[in-house]
Amino acid sequence: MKLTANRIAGILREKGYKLTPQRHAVLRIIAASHDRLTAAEIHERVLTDHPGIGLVTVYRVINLLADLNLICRVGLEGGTPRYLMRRPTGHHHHLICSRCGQAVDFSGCDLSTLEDRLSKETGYRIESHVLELHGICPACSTAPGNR
Amino acid sequence: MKLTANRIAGILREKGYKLTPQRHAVLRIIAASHDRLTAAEIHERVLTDHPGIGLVTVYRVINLLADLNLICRVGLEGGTPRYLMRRPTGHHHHLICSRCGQAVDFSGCDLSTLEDRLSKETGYRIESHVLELHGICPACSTAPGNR
DNA sequence: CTAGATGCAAAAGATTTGCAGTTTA
DNA sequence: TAAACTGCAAATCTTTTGCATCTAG
Repeated sequence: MKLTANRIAGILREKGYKLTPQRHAVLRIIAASHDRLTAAEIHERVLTDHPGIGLVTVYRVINLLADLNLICRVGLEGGTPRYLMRRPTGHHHHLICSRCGQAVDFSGCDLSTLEDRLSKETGYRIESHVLELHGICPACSTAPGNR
Repeated sequence: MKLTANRIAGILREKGYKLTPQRHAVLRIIAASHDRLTAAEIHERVLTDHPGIGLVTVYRVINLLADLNLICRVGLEGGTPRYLMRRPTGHHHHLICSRCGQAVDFSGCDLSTLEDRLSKETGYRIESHVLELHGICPACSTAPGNR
């Protein structure tokens, strides 16, 4: 099941959050991009069709959506976090193009063998993992030299 | 091959960097901890046996060491980065205790099956991955309720 | 009508930079 | 001695908070 801006709007309403034009605008921007955006980038884009919105509001919307697990925080390599619409509802990870930033979701990361082995070796009770793959997407592969 | 504070000191010297008492002090702190430390924590600890060292210097030493790949930046979950002595020299990842922060290094993350599958499915040329496991270490498992 | 949202300004952190003085090799 | 390093203060950047005002339900 895919999450769209409209579906998320419904979820917000259900949970008792107000559906303000600002929230809608931020949602639309995040939903429209398959690229990972920083808070500042989201703000910049939202400004074009919703002039006057404050960066503070963008932060508040992002935090709300992330808390509700409706968007994903990616870009683990460091620096400022980037956000992406959560498309599959369950456990998944991202495969990110190092050139253009496009992200693809995938599930079925089979780490159980690794986790079992490490559990035995170290005695740790493994509870979760952080995984992100990086590479070059087909488009960037065939069009060298861009970006 | 394990990296120790002294061995790193040698590497620095070889590369033409000066071995100042401040750098040595920072190295010793990072080497002594199996826990991941933030820049501020490193500074705090260094202060006890090297009063007067500036936080700025700690940042500069950390950045130098990270650039030379002698320490690892971990703690991908967000917030401020944390640092850890790089112990194995090759490709490896960390298994981190969510309670006490102790980290264990491991290598032999076999993601090639997953990477092959995704390569075929998406057309991406996969070049690298970010992986971190989280769980509870044996000590914290047997002593519940701490921290 | 009212709880919850927004926007502004200001605060709070974390990290970097400019510069003068100090130190290692 | 010279190049590199340190320490301070100040600058930057990102993110959060306080507060008065506004608005969706």
